[in-house]
Amino acid sequence: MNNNSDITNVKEMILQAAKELFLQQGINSVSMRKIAKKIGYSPTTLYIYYSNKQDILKHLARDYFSNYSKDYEAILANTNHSSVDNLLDFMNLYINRALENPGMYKLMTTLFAETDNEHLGISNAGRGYEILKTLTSRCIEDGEISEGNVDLKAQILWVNTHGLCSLLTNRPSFHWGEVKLLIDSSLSTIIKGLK
Amino acid sequence: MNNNSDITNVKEMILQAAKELFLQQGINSVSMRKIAKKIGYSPTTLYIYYSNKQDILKHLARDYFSNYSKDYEAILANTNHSSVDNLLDFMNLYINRALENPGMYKLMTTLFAETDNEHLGISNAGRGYEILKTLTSRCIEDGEISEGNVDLKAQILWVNTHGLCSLLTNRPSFHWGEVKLLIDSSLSTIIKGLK
DNA sequence: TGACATAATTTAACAGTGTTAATGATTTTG
DNA sequence: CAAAATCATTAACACTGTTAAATTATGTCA
Repeated sequence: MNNNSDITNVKEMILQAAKELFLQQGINSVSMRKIAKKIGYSPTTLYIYYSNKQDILKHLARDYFSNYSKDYEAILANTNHSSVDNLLDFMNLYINRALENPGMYKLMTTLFAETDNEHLGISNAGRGYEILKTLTSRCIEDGEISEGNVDLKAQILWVNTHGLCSLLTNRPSFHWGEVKLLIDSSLSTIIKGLK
Repeated sequence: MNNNSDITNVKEMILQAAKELFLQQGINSVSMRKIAKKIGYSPTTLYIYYSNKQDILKHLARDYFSNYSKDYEAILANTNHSSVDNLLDFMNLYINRALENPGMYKLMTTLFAETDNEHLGISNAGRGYEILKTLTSRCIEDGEISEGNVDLKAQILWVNTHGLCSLLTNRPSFHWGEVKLLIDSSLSTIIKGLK
């Protein structure tokens, strides 16, 4: 049973219960029956509010994104830093969020492989790419990154950033040296290469 | 029923059946019962030859690796190319293998997250890192990559290479421009940054 | 050959999964 | 009050991984 009495509607209760199960016991412990039990409802009730389990997980990932969207927008609006620093801030935020929450990061980057990512709220991911692209073009304007195909350069940055998140979360027991050093070196190497 | 009559022992029959199910219908269609049916055995028989389903998938991934290990070793032994070209060959091979077989790549990079990767044959992955590191140090000797922490530089290259594989396979419907251009640009950018 | 031991395989079952159709209860509306 | 719409449940289907116990087949030794 859930003791968060500030949750009013069932739809959010389901999401909240799913989130707790996910964060505390991993994705394999998230089942329709366990969610239902947690909120004191019958398993079939979940199908009134969500079309299926995938749908619930999709909303979970959406909320994860929108939680941090303010921070990303703040970086985009920041005028106190240089263009490169803003870009680095963005990528560092992205990476830190992933490392803080490996399971959720894995969920959103793998589960929605063939799914309609544009649909639903996962388009927040698209917003993330837009911001990255804008920050990249500002670096180009400042001469910190060479001119050329902006999408291509943004994608190269994305590849590097995601690669760090994916490897560090999927292979935590690998003998990485100092993780922070790897992240910093990787980001500065890619920016140097783009110059 | 399996018509590959050149398979003699049950242990390999199981692996072969699992592989076919995996490649033809995806990982969600690989079940103990389906494998058993495919080879004409009872489901419980599989537990005589493998401790569980995870174990079967592990062997599947091991075979996937060892299939290509010869190609990787050949690049390491190649003396006709420059050190940078060898490094690029290695990364391009890695990427092309992943893009040819997205499901298998996803399997080995995600399923064995918390598992003992050193154990079993997954240490082939460790061998892959060794080769990458050797190729990197040769580039350093030739002055194509700056001196410093070799592990760090190899890991930066790995991050980039894996990032390409992971993003391109997990998000095939994203509006990447020309995939080949992205790969080439990404690799040359990182090498330029490491110089 | 017959008796025994060992290996190989199966049957039956447990506990769980996502999901659906049909049914009941409850509240809102006319 | 009665009809309609909403909310929730029960029962069931077709699966899943896995285990213990029973059965069948194979080989060894006297």
